[in-house]
Amino acid sequence: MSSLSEQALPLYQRVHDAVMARIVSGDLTPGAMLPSEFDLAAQYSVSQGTARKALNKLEQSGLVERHQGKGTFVATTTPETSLFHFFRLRHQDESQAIPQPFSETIRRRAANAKEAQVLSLEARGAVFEIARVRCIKKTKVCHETSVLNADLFPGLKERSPLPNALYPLYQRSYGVTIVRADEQLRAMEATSSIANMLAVSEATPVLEVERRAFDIVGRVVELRFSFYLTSQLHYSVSLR
Amino acid sequence: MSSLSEQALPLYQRVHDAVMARIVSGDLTPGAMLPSEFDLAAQYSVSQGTARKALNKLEQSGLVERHQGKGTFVATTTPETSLFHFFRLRHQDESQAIPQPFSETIRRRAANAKEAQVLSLEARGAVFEIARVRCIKKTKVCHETSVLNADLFPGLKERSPLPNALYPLYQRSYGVTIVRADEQLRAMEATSSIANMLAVSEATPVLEVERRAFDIVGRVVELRFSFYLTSQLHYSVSLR
DNA sequence: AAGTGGTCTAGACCACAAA
DNA sequence: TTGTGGTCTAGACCACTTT
Repeated sequence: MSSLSEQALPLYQRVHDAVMARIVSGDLTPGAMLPSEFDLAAQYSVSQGTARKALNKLEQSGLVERHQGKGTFVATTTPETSLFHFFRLRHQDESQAIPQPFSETIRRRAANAKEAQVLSLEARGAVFEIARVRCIKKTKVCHETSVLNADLFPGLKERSPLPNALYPLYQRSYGVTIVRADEQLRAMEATSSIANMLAVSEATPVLEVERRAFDIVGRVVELRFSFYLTSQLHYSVSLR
Repeated sequence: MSSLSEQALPLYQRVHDAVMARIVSGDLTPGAMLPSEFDLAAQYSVSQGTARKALNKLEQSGLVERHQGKGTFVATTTPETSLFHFFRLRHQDESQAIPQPFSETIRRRAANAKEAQVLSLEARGAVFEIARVRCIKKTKVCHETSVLNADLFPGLKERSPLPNALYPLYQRSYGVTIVRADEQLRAMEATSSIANMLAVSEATPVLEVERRAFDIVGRVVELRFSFYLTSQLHYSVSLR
């Protein structure tokens, strides 16, 4: 029996928030089964319909999955469904492009002013910088630099080489679930540094993507700059 | 009293589909008020809760808007909310960039093979091609070419000059509501033609956006190619 | 057979907006 | 004051999964 101290919020919202808090705190881990509608209703002294509405809201936001006859489970970022949800590069036939790791360097350093501001760190707080070049069919197609709050990812440097997809690593090993990514895209000429790493001539047009990745509670946990060669690939997005 | 012949579908789904059919057919036009939950329930012989679930689903898909104390209304693509929902260009501070019309040409011509396929036309069916250059603070920043099924937009050519935002025009004057846009983005060198129209040197990097715009029933009604200069602006998108 | 979520009902009361 | 949508309850029955 948990107490729901807040006033003025609808009951279903309080149940929703309480369950979400248990997920965020790690009390309920991805894959864990939640109490049934009936049990949840009893725990929070509401009707089954109200518990159902809270669970449905959690399902809509992607935090839990519901299956008739089986139960409600904390969502797992499964490889099939969303391993590459935030990776928007596609082949010309719109099939998912999956670049393979080519090189990787991880550094621990002090954040610059912009990074500290975006990641909500103290000035010059510690960050990890992951720089990777990836290729498709032996052709280098992207250079990505991810910057993370070092405190949230202890021992990250020792995990090198990192898996191809970083977000499942964040979730499984650090309990950080990425649910949203805001991206800014520009077309620019490759700098000499980028051109060198991607083995193209200087001033080749590249697609620059600046990403802020958010976790469940809305914190920016990753700032990433990517540079893509888009002669054979494109960035695909659906607006609705 | 409408009959809901289909079997095996949940009642709320049948009510949802029936109301959606009325909107798509033009029986209920944007801005029109829907029956209240109580009336709708009576019309389809279901409980108020079931009618409510159907209306909530319509609201989630953006087809209607609900306001406590006022009623439920067919969604209007209002200037404030979504006039520029599909226009993703932003200033550096993330404020909405609103380019002003600079030039416009509208042609009626036969569709090429790709256009016919994408727009589901017969080979060499009639299309309208709208080519526009737009600028911000007197600097040309984009060149856009939209291709439409001519049969869906009778007399479009005579409406020139078209308003800055095309989708409200599609909706108000032709009953075509755009609800989704799939976009493919690439960084490329400006062709001599594009460079000329945007008054930049050839081979300047430009952001190419290829868009397919879908209406309520899932038809592709517009194929658009845009070329943006992204030195002062960027394309902004939120993935979740 | 038991337990789960999915649908559906028929009411109740509340908050908000307009006449 | 009336009508609207928003919340909430307490039940019913169904479909699906597991034991």
